[in-house]
Amino acid sequence: MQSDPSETELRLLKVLWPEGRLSAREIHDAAAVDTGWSFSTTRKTLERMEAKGLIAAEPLHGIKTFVPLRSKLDVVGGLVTRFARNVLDLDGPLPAAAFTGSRLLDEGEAEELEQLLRDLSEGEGDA
Amino acid sequence: MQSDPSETELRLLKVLWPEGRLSAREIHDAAAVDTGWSFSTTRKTLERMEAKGLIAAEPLHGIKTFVPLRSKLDVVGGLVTRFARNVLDLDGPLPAAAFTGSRLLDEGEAEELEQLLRDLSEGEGDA
DNA sequence: GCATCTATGTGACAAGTGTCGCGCAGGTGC
DNA sequence: GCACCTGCGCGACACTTGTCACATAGATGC
Repeated sequence: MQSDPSETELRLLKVLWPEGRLSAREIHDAAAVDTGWSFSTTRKTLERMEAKGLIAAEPLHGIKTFVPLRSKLDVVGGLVTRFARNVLDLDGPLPAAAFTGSRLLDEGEAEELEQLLRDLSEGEGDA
Repeated sequence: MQSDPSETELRLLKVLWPEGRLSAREIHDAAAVDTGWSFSTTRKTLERMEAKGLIAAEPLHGIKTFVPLRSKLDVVGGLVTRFARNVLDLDGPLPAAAFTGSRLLDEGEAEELEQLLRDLSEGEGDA
């Protein structure tokens, strides 16, 4: 049962994705400038993210490191789909135009995401 | 202090907006087919929405009626902006293309919303 | 006038979230 | 060997959210 991340959790994922693998301390140091959280908070959030299946904790050389279990495209795609459906009452996928300008996705990724969403919505399209 | 509606609250707003003014019972009857909630739940949700300043309760001929305090465009605009910023890391407004196909907004409204978002983001644009 | 139905007020409760702090255990420096 | 720092497990607490049920006060039918 992997649920979507909350906005808070997403902030940590955003620092983890580009790196691939980081320790709690590293994630915290990178995120804290924006979040302003205490280290405890970062660690607790990481703990809950692990419970949700968003990331995995892997001990490496003695210290605990975290790796993302779901890709950026997968997570963002889920979030976007949910938003489109629940807020906008939109069946089909959002067009790639919606993602242009995003600091989270470069052009290639935006296209990839659009393709992903299209595939998804075809798979579950209504009769 | 008017905060944004949760997805649950949004479902009730969506039945209220087109009508303008409805009693709790009417809102419930219209929403329950989708939500499956008990009447208690609908009423409690309405109560919290009132506390948030999303709607106002006005006694009319003895019974309590509810009217939206924030327009559809205002609310959806806020939600969209928040989503774009927090999830997509996007500064500017979402293009109207994102809204086409939405069952919530007709074409005119989609354009209006785009205009609104544009104005908003100009108003607070960074230096 | 009494039984009934409906509208409202209010309380309850479990999850989920945001945010920490405490305390122990294992290295490190001297 | 002792003092100290850091990583980590765990507990705590307040708030929001989703979901109801209970009980009381009018309004209605006859």
